[in-house]
Amino acid sequence: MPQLIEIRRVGEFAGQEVTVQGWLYNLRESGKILFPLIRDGSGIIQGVVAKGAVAPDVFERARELTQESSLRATGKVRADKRAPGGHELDITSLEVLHRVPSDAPYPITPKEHGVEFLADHRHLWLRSSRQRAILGVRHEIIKACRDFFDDRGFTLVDTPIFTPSACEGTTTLFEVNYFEEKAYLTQSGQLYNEAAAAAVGKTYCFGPTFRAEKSKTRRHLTEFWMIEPEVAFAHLDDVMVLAEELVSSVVARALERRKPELQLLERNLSKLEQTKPPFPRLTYDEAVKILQGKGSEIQWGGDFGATDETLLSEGYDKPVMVHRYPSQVKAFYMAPDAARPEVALCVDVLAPEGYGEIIGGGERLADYDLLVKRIEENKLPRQAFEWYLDLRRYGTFPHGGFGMGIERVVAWICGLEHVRETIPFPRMLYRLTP
RNA sequence: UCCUCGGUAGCUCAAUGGUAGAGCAUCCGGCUGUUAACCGGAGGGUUCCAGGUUCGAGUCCUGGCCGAGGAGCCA
Repeated sequence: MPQLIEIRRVGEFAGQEVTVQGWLYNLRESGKILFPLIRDGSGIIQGVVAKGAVAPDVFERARELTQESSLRATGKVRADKRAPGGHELDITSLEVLHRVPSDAPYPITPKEHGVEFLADHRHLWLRSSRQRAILGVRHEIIKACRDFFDDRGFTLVDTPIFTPSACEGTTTLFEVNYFEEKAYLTQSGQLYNEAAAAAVGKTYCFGPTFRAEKSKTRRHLTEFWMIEPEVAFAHLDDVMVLAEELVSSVVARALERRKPELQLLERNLSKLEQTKPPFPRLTYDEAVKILQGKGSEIQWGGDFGATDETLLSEGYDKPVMVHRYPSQVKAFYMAPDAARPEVALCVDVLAPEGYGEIIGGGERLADYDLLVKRIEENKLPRQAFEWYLDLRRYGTFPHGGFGMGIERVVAWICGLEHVRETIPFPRMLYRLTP
């Protein structure tokens, strides 16, 4: 058998005989010449099977190919500008590994489909070129995040998925039966990150997080992935610089290495190219004034709604950072601003083009007495937080960090309408399958 | 949970209260350079479910189920 190659590398084998294996993407037929499009996950190539040029059985097998049948094809690679991809394969032999029966054909055709149908067939939908492109960008974004922190001396410290109590108390959690004891699926690695920061200085965790909110919007999943850095001795300004550098670095990497995928997704690249530090910084107070000037109902003390976030970000061509929200709308562990105790040293990063909040974080409350007070004010079970209070009993230290939601970042960078396409198997309100 | 919209062939959709339709997919035929190929033909229906109004309901009414978009909340 000639050399088995990945389709993405066919350009290196022009003039040579090679074997590829994959699935039939589509078959175009014109009389006695067939054009099977073969994909193998790495790329796609148009095959050519001409009657008279191949053995009759090869032609017949090719003619009977059905969409997504698995196959192995051998032939000579030839550069041809008529072919999608620039090269095509003059097939000389063809082995059908599994022919999809024509009375039960592949359900996803090259035509349009509705979102429910596609979601029900997510396991097959992933094979489409668009979904493959998104998977590629997602992979690159995750790799870029890891590289960013690894290159800066951060240590990855994994935080648990099962947790004994709420990290933030307010949000709804998924409850699980943990050997007759109540446990919850984590909604953030944040508190454990703080423990890890005291051990390794700079840490991050990256894993799935769970929110049992009955949110039904294009920005919400019940299971999503979050990357959360935490830095010992960092203050709010350090956190903001880290956030804008991370976001810029990730966007630059996607543009550098995944341009073909972004072009396939018809992403407007010029908008992404603006994403470079420094990002505009607005205090919450300034943001409220801007919003009121644009007709929002927002009052000082309230949190922003989705339309508020869009209104705010539309004034900029790069992400905008809003800092110092009122403490009352933020989590109990946020440090207050010493100059204005009613606001928290926190920051949200809002992506452009209406993609909303992609990062939330800030400086943590390092003072033992105040933290105890906050836990009581929020009616959190004190006992569950004793270990967390230990971090303030034994060498408390200023520190801060943030969480970045991977799916929202992927949606923004890919220019997608909905986060459901950013994760291989989305978990949403009313969708648990496949 | 609330608001709005939707559910008709495998898929995407059309059908003034009066015979259930098209494109794609599948099958058959034609075409040696197709690009979501094209051309001709065939098969394919519990109109989401249960009631109701009517001579007659895919269409109108009531209830339910399922889905989508948004709100609140959040990354």
